[in-house]
Amino acid sequence: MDAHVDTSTTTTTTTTTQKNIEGLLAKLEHVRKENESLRYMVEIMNDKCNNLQSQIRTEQQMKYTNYLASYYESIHKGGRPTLAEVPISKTSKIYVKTHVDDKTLVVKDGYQWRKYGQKVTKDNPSPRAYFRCSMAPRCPVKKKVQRCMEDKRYLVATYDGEHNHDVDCSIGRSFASAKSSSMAGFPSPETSNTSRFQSNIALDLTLSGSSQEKKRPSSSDSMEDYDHHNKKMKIEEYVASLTKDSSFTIALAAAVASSITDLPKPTIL
DNA sequence: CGCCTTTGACCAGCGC
DNA sequence: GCGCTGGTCAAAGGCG
Repeated sequence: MDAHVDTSTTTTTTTTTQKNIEGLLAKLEHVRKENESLRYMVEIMNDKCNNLQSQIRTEQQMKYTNYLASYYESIHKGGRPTLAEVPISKTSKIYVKTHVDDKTLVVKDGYQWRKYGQKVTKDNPSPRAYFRCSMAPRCPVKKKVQRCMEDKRYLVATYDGEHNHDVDCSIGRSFASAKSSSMAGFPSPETSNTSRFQSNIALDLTLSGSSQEKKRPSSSDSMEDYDHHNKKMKIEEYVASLTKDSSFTIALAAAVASSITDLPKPTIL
């Protein structure tokens, strides 16, 4: 009698365990499928992201070509080109995501800047800060940084001119001073991981100029192979972190919108 | 001591 | 000419 009860109990337990295993397997399968579809979606997102980037690139080049065309047409006609017709290829804008409470107006782009003024402008209650490259007057680049009026989480940095030197010339001092100056609140590369630092940069639209990339010496010029390899790795890491960063995708969408209307779309941001 | 930021003053361009 | 506005200058003070 007891043996019978034991067998039935064992059978019931076995059946329950089997059901549990089946349930877990089903769940596992479900998660696996979900994971697969998510991976697929990420791939699609990456593709779309790349497409958007090349679209922006093409659009910026088109804009510049049009500027040049109208500029030279004016000259050809014998007239003086108006200010709007003069090529403005060396001006670019980037949007940088920061904390909304951050008042420092600091955009970390690897270069060392010296602030020379701050103003409250008519169209935006947030003050605009004026910076010039610390290598001035050797390097004539200037930038203006102002909080985006539509979305206060973003800083708008407007660059004017091209750097005639490498980032590395000033990066050491830049980061050293960043530790001590008013940049508190921003992670410094020495104290935090690079991806966090990098993901702060929403999008670089310096496509028409792309001066910084062009000006950098190639590996065969002056850099050791090791350095080159390191830089390449860092760039790849950067690209990977950007494509994984959802805020980057959002900012990219905003940048596409702004490239058409010249203003970021707050609804998208 | 050198380099930086802050900030009020100054200047130039533009519209009325 | 005047006032407004954006951009720049430069003296003062802070920081390591």
